Amino acid sequence: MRRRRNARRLNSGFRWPAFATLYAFLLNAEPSGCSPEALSERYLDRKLNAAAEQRAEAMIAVLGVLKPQVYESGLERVYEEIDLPLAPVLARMETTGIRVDTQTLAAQGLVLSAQIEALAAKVYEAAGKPFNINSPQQLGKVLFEELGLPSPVKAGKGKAVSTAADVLEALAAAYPVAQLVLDYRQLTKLKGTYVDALPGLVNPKTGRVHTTFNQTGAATGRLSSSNPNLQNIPIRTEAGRLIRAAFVPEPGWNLVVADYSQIELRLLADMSGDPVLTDAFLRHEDIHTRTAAEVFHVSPLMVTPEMRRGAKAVNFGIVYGQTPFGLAQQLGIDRKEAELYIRRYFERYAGVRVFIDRTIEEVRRTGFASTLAGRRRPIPDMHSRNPAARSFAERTAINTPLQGTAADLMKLAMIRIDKRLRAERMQSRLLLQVHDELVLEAPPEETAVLSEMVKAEMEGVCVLKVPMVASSGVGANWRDAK
DNA sequence: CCTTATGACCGC
DNA sequence: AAACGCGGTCATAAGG
Repeated sequence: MRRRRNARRLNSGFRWPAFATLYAFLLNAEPSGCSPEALSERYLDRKLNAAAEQRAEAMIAVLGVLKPQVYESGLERVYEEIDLPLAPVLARMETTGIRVDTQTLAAQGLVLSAQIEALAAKVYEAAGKPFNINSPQQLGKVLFEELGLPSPVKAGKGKAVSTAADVLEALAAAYPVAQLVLDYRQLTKLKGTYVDALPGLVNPKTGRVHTTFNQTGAATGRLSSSNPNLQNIPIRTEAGRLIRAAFVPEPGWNLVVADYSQIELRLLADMSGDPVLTDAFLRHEDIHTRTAAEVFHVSPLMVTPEMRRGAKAVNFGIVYGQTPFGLAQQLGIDRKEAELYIRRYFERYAGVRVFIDRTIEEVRRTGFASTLAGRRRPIPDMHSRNPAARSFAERTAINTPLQGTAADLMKLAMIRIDKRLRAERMQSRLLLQVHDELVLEAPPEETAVLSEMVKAEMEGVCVLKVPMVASSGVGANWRDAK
């Protein structure tokens, strides 16, 4: 169900994905299957009409079906200790909102407009005529038919030739127009999605932007954020970071940010019990450097930036269920080389290999991937006769316990932090959650103690075989709070 | 006119 | 057979 919220109305304390939805999501973490409409059809075998009282009545009936299942599955503690108490925390965060400096955005908009115009003019010059650069269809024609750039290998099958970033990046060195298009796309994305859109979402009563956090929006148990999505504010490029600088605290206050370090790889160490990975985290080593040293058989001191980059891609890839093809594409190396990296990784981290095999076997047997807390996501395609679908299911089976457990731990930390803020009568407030990061605002006299408290609560959220590590920072805006 | 699909790109 | 997990938003293009 998608309901556009009125951007001018403050989010109310009542959260629509209410009790039946939370129960359904615990048992079956499928975002599309947890709407009142889907629940009514599945558990009551009847369609839902628009009448509010009928919807409520139906959800009460669904509750009667699901509650015993939650108890039988041993999930009542997850419900009572995580999902239910999180709901009011999220409601408070939405109601509080975050302040956005629209003056800064307006100034950036003018600069961006000029840069975009200049880039477009150069693209038209290269093309010999103006056209709509935003239309992949028109752009593909211009680049690959009229200008005769070499089509990517995967072209064919009737569809339009892809003008995706990886394709254009491969052409950029030889054909400057490709780089121009990439730059044009980056800047128009920033302007359209953030610089132009955000000021319109500022609530005039509060002067702040109020997102909606969806508690049942991601199949792994992560939160999602919409209208606006404040979980994808740019950070990776300099132009993008200017937008992050427009997120500011209450005047005279500070922004406090805290983020987990390598939480998914730490969970991998804990779940697999791999001795080398565990050792690296117990010694507080740089995990990518350690992996490079293991994979390339050199001392950590001899690891070059290039080797570390490769090891970092392998570490990320493991969490995503990587293939040699994907790693090769990511690093710009050939598949044989990528296969070698992966083989060496599993030679050194043999416990991770065992964990992956054991996890796939268990998910195949039970049909569900589970988090440490017990949240279950159905993975039906483990037995599919379609090899692509089956491979996809197996990658999901590996990733879900890691990503989902990280989400559970962050939720628990948020509940505890919110509880302490209120118990200790602090003025500081939680504002945003970005999966492994929290953003808060604090008056000057509370800033230092809040920063330490948040870091401590995040690190102490549970005791695993390896330490949980979080870092916190303070700043006058989101970009500079590090 | 509104809705939906697609391709692209932003984040973790 | 596709090729690395999870999301949301924007612009275009096509359908009802």
